[in-house]
Amino acid sequence: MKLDKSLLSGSTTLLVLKLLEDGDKYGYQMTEELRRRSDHTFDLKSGTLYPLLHTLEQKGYITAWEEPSEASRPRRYYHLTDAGRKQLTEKETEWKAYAAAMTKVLKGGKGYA
Amino acid sequence: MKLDKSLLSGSTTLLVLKLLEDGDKYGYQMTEELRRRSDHTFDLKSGTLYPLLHTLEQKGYITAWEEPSEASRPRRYYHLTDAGRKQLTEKETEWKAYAAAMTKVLKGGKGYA
DNA sequence: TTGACATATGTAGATTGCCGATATATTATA
DNA sequence: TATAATATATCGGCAATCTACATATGTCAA
Repeated sequence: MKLDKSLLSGSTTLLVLKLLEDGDKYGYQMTEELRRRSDHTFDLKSGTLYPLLHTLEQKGYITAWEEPSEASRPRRYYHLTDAGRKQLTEKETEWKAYAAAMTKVLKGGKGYA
Repeated sequence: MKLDKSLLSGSTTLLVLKLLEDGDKYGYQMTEELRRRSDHTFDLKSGTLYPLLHTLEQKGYITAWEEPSEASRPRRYYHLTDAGRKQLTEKETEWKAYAAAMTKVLKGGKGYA
């Protein structure tokens, strides 16, 4: 990421699950799409993405299958499960609470009682 | 924190510097104020706060002095330096960029082109 | 008077999340 | 034939935070 990487911590799972919400995708594709959808703010590394995908699969949030490609080596597609969808909702709620609290503190200043 | 702790990563520095923006404070006070200003969302642990304060002091973002207290053991007050104020501005800008990108991705969905 | 609680600061060890570096495979193209 | 783009993967390491513990001071109740 361009940003101080430590700002990102924990939200990568949320982002990946979110990308899978509107259709099955393979890893490399997620990296590209995330970069695009975030206006080049997020630049997911393969060393972060692939281990994460394996973890999410183990936890039952996503399932995977291999598909040959004429353009490259075979692609590993991922599909969001019901459990994954539930997890996505939870993480999204958590993010909103976190962002709201941050905003509150940053706006706070001398105005707090 | 109540939230998945990993969501918080990296923003603790920003929060602490922000608290010091409107006046010198001691550690325990920052914990309480942060809890209050965030509606109990952020609950900074002493094991996180005190080492962080020492690091920020080493980096020259804050300075410290000891003050006796009638009500408890002596308090260690911290003051935001000019360098700290500059760092605060940078971290705040970074946070906004990060939050904006997150919002973009989370709103995205099937609508992206 | 001692034991619990609130206030206040601190360290040590463990865990976790992410990254950089590296490796490998396939196809296209220079 | 070598370099780049696409695509997946592992390993070692670092940084940030937490849990648990330790310590010090004052107050209040049993």
